[in-house]
Amino acid sequence: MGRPRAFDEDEAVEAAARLFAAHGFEGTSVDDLVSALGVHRGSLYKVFGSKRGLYLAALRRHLDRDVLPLTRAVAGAADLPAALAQAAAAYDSGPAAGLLLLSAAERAPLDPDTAALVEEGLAALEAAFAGVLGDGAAPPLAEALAATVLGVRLRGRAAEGRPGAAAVLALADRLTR
Amino acid sequence: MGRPRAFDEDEAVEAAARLFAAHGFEGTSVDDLVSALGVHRGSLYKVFGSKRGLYLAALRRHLDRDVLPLTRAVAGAADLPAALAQAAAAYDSGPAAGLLLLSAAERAPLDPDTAALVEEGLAALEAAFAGVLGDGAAPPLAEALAATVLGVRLRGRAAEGRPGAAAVLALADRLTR
DNA sequence: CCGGTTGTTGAACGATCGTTCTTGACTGAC
DNA sequence: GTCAGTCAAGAACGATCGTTCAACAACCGG
Repeated sequence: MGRPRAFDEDEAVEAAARLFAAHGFEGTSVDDLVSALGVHRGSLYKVFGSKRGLYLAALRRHLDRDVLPLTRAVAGAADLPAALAQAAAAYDSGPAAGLLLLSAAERAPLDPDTAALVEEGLAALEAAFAGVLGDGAAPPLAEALAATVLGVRLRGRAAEGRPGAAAVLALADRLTR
Repeated sequence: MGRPRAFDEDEAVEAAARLFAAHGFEGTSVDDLVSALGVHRGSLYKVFGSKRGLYLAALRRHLDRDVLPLTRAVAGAADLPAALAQAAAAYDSGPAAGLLLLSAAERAPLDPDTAALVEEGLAALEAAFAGVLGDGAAPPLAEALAATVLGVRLRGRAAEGRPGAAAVLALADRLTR
């Protein structure tokens, strides 16, 4: 019963994720969200409760649609170079891990709920590398490889258009020797 | 001539850098800055022109006092493991590269002046690793190593208190084999 | 001691912030 | 056809945003 919803919730969250990834949590106003999403303010607050609630929903979606699939691709790789190549391939196409990066740097230190989601994404990426490395490798090495993938992506964010795949592949090449 | 300044400009910039590193550019208000710096609004605008001007001064100082010394320590290392150990040592003490990280993620994509400063810091770190690697190594490898250092630091920001040195040292160990 | 210059002070500006409220439109069940 | 329940729409809230201005205070060379 009741009046049916006039907007697609998933589309709205996706658009919100794009805005948050581009301008950060503090840098994105509710007015910006209302304009870009085409959803009325009242409806946003009805569904998500607050700007922060929408942000957490956007980050959740980013993890499910962008980050976790990447970790599955890494985990499914035959060996370490292939795993790094998988991570590199996700770079120069798509949102990669933009919102995850910005969330880790901007919001995670201040918001426990954001920190938990960020932790989930980062832990999944590290676990994927740990699986590829095998049981014999030290866990911190998987940590370092995940950090490399994120760091290269961060570099690409700062210097627009910079390709990051080459760096990751160079490390892969070096590790095979 | 004229009335002498009642505050230490360098101290003020340092305090501003701490605030910006903790809450980001958008997350730090001018009121926050006025309270923490103990400098009146009018004086801030007289000296720095705008909130953005103060932010750029803070980032400039962060590069000179925190980031570039780190790159010199890396560049002065005898071999690659020693260089990574130098970078790791800078982690669990001091501001490391907190403001640089947040600037790269939050402001650099939107502000060319910020992007130039971030680029300077990242390029210096990469150059330091390239120097340690020697002329024979591929430049992208130095890029990957710098990215690892930054990525580990980002991880430590998201999960408070997480030690990052172990991961970097594990990579150093792996690269020597 | 007196202009000229620079820094400090407190108040105030219009704009925008996140959030809430009221009124009306649309639905399925009775 | 009516009623309870959900959503849309627009206006408006107090608070805070970054920025500016006019008046006062402290220093300099003459």
